[in-house]
Amino acid sequence: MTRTRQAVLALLQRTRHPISATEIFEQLHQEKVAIDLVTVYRTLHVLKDLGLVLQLDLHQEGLARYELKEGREHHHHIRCQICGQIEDLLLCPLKKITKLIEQRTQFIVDDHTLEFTGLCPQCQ
Amino acid sequence: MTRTRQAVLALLQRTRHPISATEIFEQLHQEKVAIDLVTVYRTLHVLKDLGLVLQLDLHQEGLARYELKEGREHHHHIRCQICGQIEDLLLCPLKKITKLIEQRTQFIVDDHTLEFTGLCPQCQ
DNA sequence: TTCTTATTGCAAGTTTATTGCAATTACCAT
DNA sequence: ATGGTAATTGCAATAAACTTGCAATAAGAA
Ligand SMILES: [Mn+2]
Ligand SMILES: [Mn+2]
Ligand SMILES: [Zn+2]
Ligand SMILES: [Zn+2]
Repeated sequence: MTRTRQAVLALLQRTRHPISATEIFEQLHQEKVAIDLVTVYRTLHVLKDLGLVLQLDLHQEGLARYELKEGREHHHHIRCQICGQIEDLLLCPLKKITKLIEQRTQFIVDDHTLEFTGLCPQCQ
Repeated sequence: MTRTRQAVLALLQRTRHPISATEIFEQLHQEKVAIDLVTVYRTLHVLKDLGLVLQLDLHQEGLARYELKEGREHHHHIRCQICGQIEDLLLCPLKKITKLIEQRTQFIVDDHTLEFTGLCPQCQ
């Protein structure tokens, strides 16, 4: 754990919303932390492998976002189509349906992704 | 509707699985249809705007796939993590949960994406 | 046919992310 | 502390998917 990696981890800790590599890079530079964008990518990769960070690939965004895992349970997200705000949905309605899908398709289901989009209260 | 566009549409009609722009390009070239990759992208854009084609952005694929809309209802997909096979799931378990999410978050929910991944019968 | 507009191909550009490699840094044993 | 070794970093180049500018071509209407 170098100070560079700790800076990225600390930023993720104080950031409430899922953040992209470029946003981490820009934020750290504003805070006078010299770090290359490549290093941000590599650090995120490491943190992901360590199980400290989750990577989110939200629909239609074309970039990856990251959030601290930190004991958080499996959950999903909702994103405002106007302002881009992303909020946690601390629920998963898919446990029962997964079994139905396994029966119907004969697949073994490993994982799923679920995401809602809409208008947040401020943008309505 | 030029013959180029009809060739893309016809390929989508005879293809059973969601297909990417590059795959369309390569398949048409094998069939001796001269078409630029840029034209494939622009054609898919047009067909999407006409409501004839659906764009899918499956998780972790990093590319868009397209399928004929053709009266098909709203549905979701399951993809095999080994062979990449994609199968339709002709169901949507999210109608009720959407109302719950609107109540909890005060968002107006416009849309959702849902995708399952796992192992298909052949790859198990 | 002729005129006008839409479509196409080629080249170049964007964006997000990855890779090669040499320079630097951190860490461990002495 | 010091030196050696391996991990980490920055820079430059590369990759992959997709988009844009623009001139050439093709389609469709009069
Ligand atoms: Mn979250
Ligand atoms: Mn489908
Ligand atoms: Zn879930
Ligand atoms: Zn649905």
